[in-house]
Order: sequence, then structure tokens, then C-alpha cells
Amino acid sequence: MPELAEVEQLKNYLLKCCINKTINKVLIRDENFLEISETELNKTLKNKRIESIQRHGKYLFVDIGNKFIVLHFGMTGDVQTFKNIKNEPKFSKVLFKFTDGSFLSYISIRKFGKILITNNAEQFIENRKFGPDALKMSLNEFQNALKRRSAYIKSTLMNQEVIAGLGNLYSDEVLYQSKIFPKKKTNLLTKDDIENLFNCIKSVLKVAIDKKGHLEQYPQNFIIPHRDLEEKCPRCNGILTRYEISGRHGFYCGKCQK
DNA sequence: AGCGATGTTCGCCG
DNA sequence: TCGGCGAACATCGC
Repeated sequence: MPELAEVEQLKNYLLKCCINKTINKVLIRDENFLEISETELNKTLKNKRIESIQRHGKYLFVDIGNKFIVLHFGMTGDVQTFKNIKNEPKFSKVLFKFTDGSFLSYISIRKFGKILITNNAEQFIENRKFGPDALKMSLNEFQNALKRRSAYIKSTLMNQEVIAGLGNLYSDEVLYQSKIFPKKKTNLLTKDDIENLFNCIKSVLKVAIDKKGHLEQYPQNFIIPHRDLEEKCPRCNGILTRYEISGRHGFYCGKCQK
């Protein structure tokens, strides 16, 4: 589930299903996801009410009054609420039981996600050196974040210390929409390129959030539905090119993105 | 059977 | 110093 738009969707789900619920117990199904023991986790979370939820980039901060539960979803993370323990989903890694008897599972097929506790969400973001959230950032923040960066623009966009929230798919998408070549060096972009890119980030994320991260529902003028060999550019009908940066695969249109 | 996957981190090297 | 590269993490689905 997990780039910014998908995490936003998970946030909305948790707001709908878990807000104001009080945690009764936590069961750890796979200790790889935490750095503290079940006993210690229960000591911290028992009888705490979920007051609000914030998102920064791909992270969620669940406000339990005096602390925050930090959720990161790796590549396959998800959440699911249910009423009967018999319905605990497959790949449930951490199980939260609420005082009303309902449950919340933190699910992950692989083991890349993390659940942490922090006293201060802003401090956590600062310690991790995360850049501004891609959805909330201003043009000025974006311009500053890109300043003096010499990496490929694709790498810059995926670097969470520059801006937070974009991953492999959405970085490809915003570059496609703004007609920028993924291996263009960041510091060679013009002021117009950067403004254009900024506007495309905002518009792509808006569509993605409206579609609740359901990739199959994305418009046909997006490159995301065409991420495959032999697929054609929806704009110019040219064959899309598959490329690689640091082991990540992406697609671009060689004709549109110079 | 083998390969690729929406993420992060680390060591190596230019 | 910056950043690209590759590996590692682990497992499922095509």
C-alpha cells in the first residue's frame, strides 16, 4: 500500500475506524517490526485513547495523548479492523485490541515496515531529517529542498530527506507529467521546470488521493497504468522505456521526457 | 523455477 | 561531501 497517497488512505481508514478507541492490549505476532518487547509496549499503550492521527511522508503518527505510535508500512503494509479474533487477517504482524472488544491488525506480507513509539512527532521527523511533506509543502519549500542537489532528479524526488512521501511510482508519474527526463541532474533544472514539477506533484497526488490509491483507477493519461514492457505513451503513442536507478525500475517516454 | 515488487539502510567507491 | 551502485532484508505472486 505505501507511498504518500496510499498512506493517506490508511490514515483516513484509521480515522474512520479507530479514533477515540482505547487500547486494551497489544499482541506481537512478529517481533521484527518493533524494537521493544511486548511487555514494554503494553505498558506504554494500555488504556491509551487514540486521539488523532497525522501523516508526514510515508509515516503515520498515532496520537495517544502523551506519546505517538509511529507506523511505517514498508512496501506491503496495511491495516485492517475486525470484530472477531477468528477474522485476524493473514500476515497480521501486530494486533491491537481495543476496550470495546474490536481489533486492529497491522499487516505486512514482507518484513520491511516498522512500528515505533516516540514522545514527539515533530522531533522524530527532525531526527530522521525528513524533508517537507510532498502534499503540504509550498513552492518555496520545494525550491529550497532542491537547491544545490546534484543527483538525478528521480533520486532526489525519492530521497525522503529532500521531500517526504514520493516513492518509485509517483516519482515516475510526476516526471512523466512534467516531461522531465528522470536522469536529468537536479541542479540543471530551470526555474520553470521546478515550478512545473511542483504543480505536477500536487496534481498527481490529488488524483491519487481522490482515487484512494487504487492504481487501476488512475486516469489513462497517467503513466502508472502503463508500467509495463511494450506499453505505449498515452501522450505521443511512442514505446515507453524501462530504466534503472540504484536497483529500482522505472518507466519514461523517451520522446516526451527530454 | 525464477524474477520482480509502492521501501530503507549500509558499505564501497568515484 | 555527495551520490550512484549493489546488496541485504523476506516472501509472495506472476
